[in-house]
Amino acid sequence: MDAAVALFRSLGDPTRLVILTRLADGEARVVDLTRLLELPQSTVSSHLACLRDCGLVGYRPQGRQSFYSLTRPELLDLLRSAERLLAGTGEAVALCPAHGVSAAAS
Amino acid sequence: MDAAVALFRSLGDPTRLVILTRLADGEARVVDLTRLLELPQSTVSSHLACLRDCGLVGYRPQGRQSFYSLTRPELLDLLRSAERLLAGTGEAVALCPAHGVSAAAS
DNA sequence: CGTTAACATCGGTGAATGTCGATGGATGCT
DNA sequence: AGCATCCATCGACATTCACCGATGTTAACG
Repeated sequence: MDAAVALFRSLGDPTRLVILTRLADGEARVVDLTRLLELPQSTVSSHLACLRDCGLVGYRPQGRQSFYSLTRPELLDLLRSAERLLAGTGEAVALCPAHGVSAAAS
Repeated sequence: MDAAVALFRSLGDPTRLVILTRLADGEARVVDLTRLLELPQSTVSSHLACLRDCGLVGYRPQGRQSFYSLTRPELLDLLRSAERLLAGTGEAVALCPAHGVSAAAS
C-alpha cells in the first residue's frame, strides 16, 4: 500500500511521466532527455535518481554517458490502463482544481 | 498527458488511496470513511471533493448523508496493474528516499 | 421548536517537493 | 597536457499541498 502510494507519486509528475514515456521507446541518455524536456541537466538527473530509487528505471553506464531504460515492462500495462480510464472520463475532467489550476500560465 | 498527471497525483496520496479501495467494496458515507481513516471529517470531505472533481467518484445524496461510490470501473484494472507491477519490484523498492523516508514515525 | 447529526466549505499553518545554479568527478578528444 | 562534454550530487529557494479547526447549512428526531 505504501509502495503503491510511492509508485503513483512517482508517476504524478509531468517531467517524470515524459521521461518514462520516452524510455518506453528505447534507451536514452541524460543529454537526450535534457534536450527533449528543455530543462537543466540537474533537474533531469534529479528525476532520474528518483525513478532509479523507485526501481522503475535502470541505467547502463558506458564511458561517460549513462543509458537509461525501463526495468519493468508492466509499467506499459499500467500506462495503458490509465489511458483507458482517461478515455472514459474525458480529458476535460481529471483536473482537480487543487492540482491543475496552478501552473496554467501558458 | 496533463490528465494522466492529475490522475496519478490523485492516486498518490495514502488517504485518497484508502478511500478508493474502500469504495471498491461498495458505497460508503462520509462518516464511514471518517471512522475508517480516523481523520477529521473536514479532511475526508476535502479528499472526496478532490476525487469528485477528478471524476473518479460520484455521490448520491440521501437525506443529510451522502453515499459515495466509484464512477469508473476501469479504476480497478488500473489498481490491479499497479499491484502486478509492485509484485515485480518487491515491496522494499518503490520508495524514493524523497518520498517514503519522511513520515516514518509511526 | 430546539437539538443533534451529517456534510461542505473556508482560511491558516507547516511540511514536502520540484526547480535551479554551482561544484566536482570521470571520460574522451585534439 | 589541456580542454570540453557528460553526469551525479549538494544546498537554497519557492511553490504546492495535506492537515486541521471553525463555521454554516440541511435534515432527522424528540
